[in-house]
Amino acid sequence: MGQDLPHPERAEIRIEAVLAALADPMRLHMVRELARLDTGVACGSIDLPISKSTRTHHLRILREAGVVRIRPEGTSRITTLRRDDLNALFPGLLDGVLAAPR
Amino acid sequence: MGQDLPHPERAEIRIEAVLAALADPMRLHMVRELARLDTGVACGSIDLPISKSTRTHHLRILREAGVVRIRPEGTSRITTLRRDDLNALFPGLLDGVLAAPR
DNA sequence: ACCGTAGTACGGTCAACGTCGTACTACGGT
DNA sequence: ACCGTAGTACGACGTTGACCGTACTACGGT
Repeated sequence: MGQDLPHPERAEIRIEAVLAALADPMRLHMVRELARLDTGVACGSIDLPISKSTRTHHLRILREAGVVRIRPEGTSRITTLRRDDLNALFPGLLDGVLAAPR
Repeated sequence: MGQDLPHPERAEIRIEAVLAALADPMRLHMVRELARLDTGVACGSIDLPISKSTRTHHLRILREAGVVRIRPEGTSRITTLRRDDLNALFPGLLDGVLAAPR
């Protein structure tokens, strides 16, 4: 739905923003889910004990940090992890985070 | 100086706390400095544009998250990165963070 | 054309955090 | 014994951030 949302280019992704994005438990959970179902996922299909607007808020943080990419598809938006970009910039970071014991 | 400060055991280190600790620019800078001068360093010898009490505050966060180890030595305290523990728990995370362009 | 579904935008609230100054403690040197 | 240096503890202040509800927009199906 709506327009394409702005995403930082790979070169514009800053480690501070990525870490801040990942530091929140709710967002970390989202990222873990995105990593698990690797195919890209409708924003709303990750169930979380938060309201719609709060989910939008978190997705915005993740998107603006360069952690996820969000593209419109019909009436939904598909969210994917920006694995390539993150691995290129901070090799090992994502895997390290995902390797965390639960 | 003072008593030994409490540190989490390796098994007690939680990824959320580590990420939150690293998310602050000032703390990230500290960690980078600690990684650069690998030998362990007096707390105060990293120069930062913050007050003494704020530095203590940040070191506390890093210590309680399990990112650094702080041991008394004479009138000072020596701070070291807990590389082994972090690498064991979250392989690649630390290197990924440190690999960040600046 | 209309309605439902998916999501954003905005405004407000409350807690958490970064920052500081001041007061205190601990250790070493003279 | 005393002073200086290194650091912690505590309380205050301002800002940021997570969360919500409500109002709005966009797209698809009937």
